[in-house]
This record gives sequence, C-alpha cells and structure tokens, in this order.
Amino acid sequence: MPELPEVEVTRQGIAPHLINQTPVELIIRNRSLRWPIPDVAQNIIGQKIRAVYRRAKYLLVETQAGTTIIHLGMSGSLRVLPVNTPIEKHDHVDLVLDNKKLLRFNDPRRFGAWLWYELPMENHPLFSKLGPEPLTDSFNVEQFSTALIGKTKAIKLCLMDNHMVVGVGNIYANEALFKAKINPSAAAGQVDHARLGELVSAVKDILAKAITQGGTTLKDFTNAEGKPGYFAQKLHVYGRGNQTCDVCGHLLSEIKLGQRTTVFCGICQPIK
DNA sequence: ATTCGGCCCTGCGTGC
DNA sequence: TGCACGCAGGGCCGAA
Repeated sequence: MPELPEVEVTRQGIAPHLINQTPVELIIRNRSLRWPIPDVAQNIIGQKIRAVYRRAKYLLVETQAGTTIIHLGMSGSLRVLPVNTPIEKHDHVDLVLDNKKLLRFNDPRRFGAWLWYELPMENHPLFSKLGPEPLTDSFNVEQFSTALIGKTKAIKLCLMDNHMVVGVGNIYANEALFKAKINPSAAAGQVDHARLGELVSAVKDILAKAITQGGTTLKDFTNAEGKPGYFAQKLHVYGRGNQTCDVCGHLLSEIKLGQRTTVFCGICQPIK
C-alpha cells in the first residue's frame, strides 16, 4: 500500500491526535507481523507521546522512555478512531489513548511491523544504514552519483534501494524514471550526471506533489480519516503497460526488474 | 563486496 | 459457481 507519500500523509493525519496523549492500553490481537510484536512494546503505556515523525517508510511514535516503530509493509494502514469502534478483519493492534481515541493498525498481508526501541533511533539496525531522505538536501546529485559509482545493476533497483535513498517504492520509481527520461534497466553507474540530476529533481518533485495530493490510492489506501488519495490520476507509466505514452504516443513497455513490474516508454526513455 | 532470487502473507482479478 | 494461478504499494535474508 504505502510508499513515502502515503506514510507521510498518514503521519500528518495521526500526529495531532497522538501528541501529548498518554497511552493507557496496547491491545495486540495478532502479533505475527514481519517480526513478532515484542512484549516490550507495552513499555509505551503511561508514557506521554511527544512526537510522531517519519524516517524512510517507518513511523516513529516517540516518548521519553522509548519509541514505537511502525511499518505499514505492503498493505498496512493506521486510523485514529473512537474507543469502542467495532473490530474488523486484520485489525491487529490498538493503541488506546487517554483521550478516548485509539490508534488502530490494520494489515491484511502482515508484512508490516510494530516494534519498540529505547536507544537513539540511529543506533537501531534497521536505521543505521539507511540512505538520505529524498525530500531533504542530503539527497542531491553529488551524493547520489557518488553512491552509484561502479554499480552495474539497473538504475531502478538502485533508486528503490534504501542504502542509496529511502522511500522510493515501485510506483514513484517508475514515474521518476519516466520524468527524467532514463531507461529503468540502464546500468546505474553508466547514467550520465545530467540525467541523474534530472532524476533527483524528478523524485523530489513527484514525492512532494503526491504528498500534497494525499498520496496514491490504487486499491485501498486511505489516510487517517479514511479518505483516499488522488495522485493516481497523475500517474504516467505505473499501471499503464501497453497503453500509449502521454508524451509521444507510442506503446509503453512492461518488464520485470527485481520481480517488480516496470513500465516505461522505449522512445522517451531510450537505452543509450 | 555486490547482485539476484526467494520468501513472508492475504486478497483480488482473470481465465478455464 | 468454483478453482488455479498470477499479481500487488516492501524489504529482509541467504546463495552465488
């Protein structure tokens, strides 16, 4: 479900309801997510929430005693709901607050995560090797081209590799490469500097616009209030294999890269 | 060290 | 109507 824009839209939606609240109960109905939800997840109880922030696609609920780490995986979502809202299928976790609301985690495929960490987040093994945030100046063409030196694998796989830059999933990787006119299969280390500059700009532009639009709703993404996003109406290649290119009118090609569907225009994005 | 493929899981659309 | 199959917004892990 979520790439960075959807996670950020979720964060913006839930944060006002959580900040300065104190969890009174953590209800775990199914702890078998990507990793089992640990017993120490209960340590958030009684700890006032002082921030809700995001790193890569992780949502972080910070207290003085430690931080709850939430990842939505492919199909996860978070809603803020009144206590006593009836349970639905795949509602695995409720964080009950002292304001008569709860944060509810639903995840059909259970690729998501709910963890607890008491040290500074940069020490966490999941965070220690993450690349820069795409919407900050730490992601720039100098940094990116340096990271790609000598890489033989496809540029699209590098764009989706959290060591290079975080938060770019399959939808926005396809879209950014189209906008930058780079063939997704091109060897990453061979792409010229000017094209990489276009790519960096495209990533920033597309992610920022998607956040403004409330994210991309393909099937079922909704924000914390249950409303869908509208960015899907602006997608040029993702989900459009064998349709015509918006720019040149030729048929879009569809291939697999890293087992992920990849759509591009062979005319606008030549191999070169 | 890098790259690649498998895998975790449920649900939905397609085609027989 | 039912069933088998393939595919889906992510990312870890082990093999080569």
